[in-house]
Amino acid sequence: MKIATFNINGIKARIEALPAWLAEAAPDVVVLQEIKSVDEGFPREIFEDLGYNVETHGQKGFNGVAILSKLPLEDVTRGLPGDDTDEQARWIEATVVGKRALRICGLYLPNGNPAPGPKYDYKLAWMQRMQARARALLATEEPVVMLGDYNVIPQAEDAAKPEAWVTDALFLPETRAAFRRIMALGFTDAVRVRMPQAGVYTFWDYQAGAWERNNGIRIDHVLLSPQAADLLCDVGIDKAERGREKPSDHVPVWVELDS
DNA sequence: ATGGCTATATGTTATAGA
Repeated sequence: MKIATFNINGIKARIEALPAWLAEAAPDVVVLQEIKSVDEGFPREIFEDLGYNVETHGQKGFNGVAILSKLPLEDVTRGLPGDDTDEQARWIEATVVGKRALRICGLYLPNGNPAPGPKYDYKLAWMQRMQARARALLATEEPVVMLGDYNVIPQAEDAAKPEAWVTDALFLPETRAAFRRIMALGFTDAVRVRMPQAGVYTFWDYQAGAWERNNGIRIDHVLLSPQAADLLCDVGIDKAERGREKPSDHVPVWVELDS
């Protein structure tokens, strides 16, 4: 089963590029971030016509996540537990049953800039809630895949110019420590284990010729629970998408699981 | 690069992203 994550930076803006990538890459499941749309505004028919079941968790203007799946999506839940006052649409879960039942978590972790400040406080609090949710999911001992835009540069080799990020919410020591705490629960960073070399990126800014200069960062991650890591066959980053017509600033990242 | 671009809605300007 091929499972992908793609921060599309606006469904309206990616109405041509996303179906084109789906037809070519043919993921069985894809989690989307930054759909920037309310549920009623999401063009679900386009994806249903391509053979996908569609579940969205949107909001007006920004954020918003979704899951598309060729297999039925079961037990869908929306929102990250732990704060009933949180109105930002950044988390969606569903179970997909192939050879095995997989719990899929699609996430859009807060950016957190500027740091310090209330947005950074929100990011760290969100990561703490995510850690609690991750721990609960691990306790099920079922295969769990948590994938999406983490807005975390885990290590210096995950940035072309790490020195440019030292005061940024994506790379601050406190951010990376919070990410390590989640990893330390027992997750595997699928891209890290299969593509351990430096210079593997998933995002290139629209500004300052970042793509042309390969000034990228790796912030879109696929974390696997131990039971999911045992199923890992392959990983990939569809880097060519960044060079196409009207691209997102992120590219798709995928794993192939024997599931 | 102290924000150089892109996207959306709040819409000829502001907010957010990373």
